[in-house]
Amino acid sequence: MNLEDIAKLAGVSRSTVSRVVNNDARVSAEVRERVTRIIDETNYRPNAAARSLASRRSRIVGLLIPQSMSEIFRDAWFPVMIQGAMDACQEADLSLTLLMESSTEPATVDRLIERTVRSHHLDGLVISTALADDVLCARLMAEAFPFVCIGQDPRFASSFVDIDNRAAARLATEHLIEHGYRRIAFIAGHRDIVAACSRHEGYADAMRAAGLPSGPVCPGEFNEHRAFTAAMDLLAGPERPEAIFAASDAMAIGVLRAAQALGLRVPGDLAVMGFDGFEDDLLESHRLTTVRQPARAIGRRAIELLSALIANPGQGPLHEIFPATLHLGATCGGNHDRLPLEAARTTTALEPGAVA
Amino acid sequence: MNLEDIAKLAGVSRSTVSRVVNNDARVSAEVRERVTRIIDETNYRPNAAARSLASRRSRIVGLLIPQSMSEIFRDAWFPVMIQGAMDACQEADLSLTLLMESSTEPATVDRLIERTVRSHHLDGLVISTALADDVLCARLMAEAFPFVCIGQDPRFASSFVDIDNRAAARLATEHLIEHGYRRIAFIAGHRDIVAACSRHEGYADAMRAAGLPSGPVCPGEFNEHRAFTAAMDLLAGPERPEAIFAASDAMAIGVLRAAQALGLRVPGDLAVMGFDGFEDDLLESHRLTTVRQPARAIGRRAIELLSALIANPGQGPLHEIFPATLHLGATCGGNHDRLPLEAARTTTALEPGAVA
DNA sequence: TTGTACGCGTTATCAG
DNA sequence: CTGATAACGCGTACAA
Repeated sequence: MNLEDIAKLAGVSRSTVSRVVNNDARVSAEVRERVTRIIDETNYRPNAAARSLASRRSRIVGLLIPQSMSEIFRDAWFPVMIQGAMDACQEADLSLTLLMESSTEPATVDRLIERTVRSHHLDGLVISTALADDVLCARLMAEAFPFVCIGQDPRFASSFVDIDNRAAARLATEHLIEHGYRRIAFIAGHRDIVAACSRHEGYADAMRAAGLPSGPVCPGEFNEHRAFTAAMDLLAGPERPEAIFAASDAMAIGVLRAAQALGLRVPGDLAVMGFDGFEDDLLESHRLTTVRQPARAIGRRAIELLSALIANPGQGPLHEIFPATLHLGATCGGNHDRLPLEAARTTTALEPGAVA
Repeated sequence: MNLEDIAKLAGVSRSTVSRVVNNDARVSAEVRERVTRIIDETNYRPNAAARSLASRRSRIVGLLIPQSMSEIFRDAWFPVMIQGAMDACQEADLSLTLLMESSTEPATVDRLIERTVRSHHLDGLVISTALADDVLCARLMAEAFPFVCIGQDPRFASSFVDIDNRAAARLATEHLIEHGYRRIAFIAGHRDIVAACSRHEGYADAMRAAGLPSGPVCPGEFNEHRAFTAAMDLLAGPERPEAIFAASDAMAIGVLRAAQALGLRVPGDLAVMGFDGFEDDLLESHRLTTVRQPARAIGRRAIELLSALIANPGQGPLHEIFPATLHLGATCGGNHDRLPLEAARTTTALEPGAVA
């Protein structure tokens, strides 16, 4: 069954059928209805390849995640973000393919570019810039290939979706300071991850503004186990911190376990602040105070911006900064039940296209 | 740059260039070399859409995971399996796209079939049959569309890759019995998951064969938290079990935490057996005794079988059962250091195509 | 509003 | 081993 067959059955030309299929307005209601009926009856579906060949669009976009699967899924961030991207793709009738390239070696990047960009396999790319990816971004910009980064990389004037990690981390730190904690330690994520550095900067900003010394900073990774170890060291050492701010919720859980292992009470003996806030049952079971970022919305928005880029090739870079919210649990002390802080404690959002 | 251009530059016909690109043997070494050089110089890449249109093959295969992203990644099973599938795709020069359809509603299945099968978007499908999927499998078989299931569903004569969950669970239970444990409880996975049921059957087999009563069985889900709760109930109740066999490693971790919370020593007061064995650091840190299944190899093999199916449409169903191995840690008691049990304690493997 | 004619870049078939 | 030539199924200016 192809366009031609349908056209014959409906007694019209291929063009007309094509217009009906593509919702072109220039078709009379009567003809449209007849053609639609035949299409339904015959169960006709346009051939994807032919469509791509003629339209020069594959309607396939890629989501590049620069880490190994096992690394990725130690945390809910990627799954949730991916879910958002998939939602958006469904709505836009796009196919999403997950690309995984662990390395930034030129050879690997080359292969990726060849397979996806130059063969016109993909219409665009969403890149989760966990690790710094100079080579790839540079190549893509040179090819004028549409792509959107998740997570801002100041070195590139590319489109991106992000939160203001620095402001959010500062917010969280200020919250701890306002609660009277003074020895506040920070357990950081990987140094090569821009977001992790920004969070660290936000922490440092707040500490400096309050005239407090930045506590020991444990370089870690975004996983519970490493955070557990780091927290054990911190809590066993001299000058035990009164509060620990972990760069992710998974890490915060590690801190909580360390406190438990040492018989410390939270928040009595130790306050704990997390960052992420997308695992509801995790938050509920631990009542973790954390900074909530809209992971799903971020994934969704990245696809939406990408669509805009694809539809309008002349378009300049598009940006969007999502707000992050302080989510009050029970791990920082204080009684927040009656304080409507959430609204006030939110970082600023920037609309798409605004310059960040 | 297209075939035509290359042909002109090389002074040959399009056909010849096409043959070079596709590694067709019927090209003289001299011509091949000339064409290859030009291709390299010009950075030419064949257009994927044109290729698909002419060859009637997209070289794209789908991996269908019938759950939400958040559900999927509570466990390492999917990530690792997916990684294996991606490995195989890379080698076979295929693209892998992740499909996620959470429901088995006819409407949803329809949409999936339309978008992928009927539009010739995909050449084939790997289906992770976590939940029973009658509708989809039936439809696919009716359409004679190539697909491979991960996890056997006895109701369908489809191709599949699996382990012998029942035999593996029996093996593990026998191990516990041989260590002298008699009150052995089982914490099961979701009842709708075939693999979970099979593991339960294997447990029951072993208990029955040993003349022991099956302990209380806690229907659970494949996650740590639920297992923790279930274990707390079991361990706090009367007739505290001497051993607990959990249907997955994540669940076993939950059991270990419960034991810890109750001050029970493992394996002194309680033996714990897991199932999965693909998270190395998890195994190492907890020294968990578990049944190891080759998740990555399973994902890889599924793609390989699918390729065979695609290449040879007349082909009947292909099967492969991977062996599962007892991996001895320190949570079941006993000293295994000198016992070369691993080789002996393995379920049987079936080669592809063999009837299971 | 509808139809005509051509182009999209490959693969496949057949003849030489 | 090589080269014409015909599909492959659809989009889209352009004409009617």
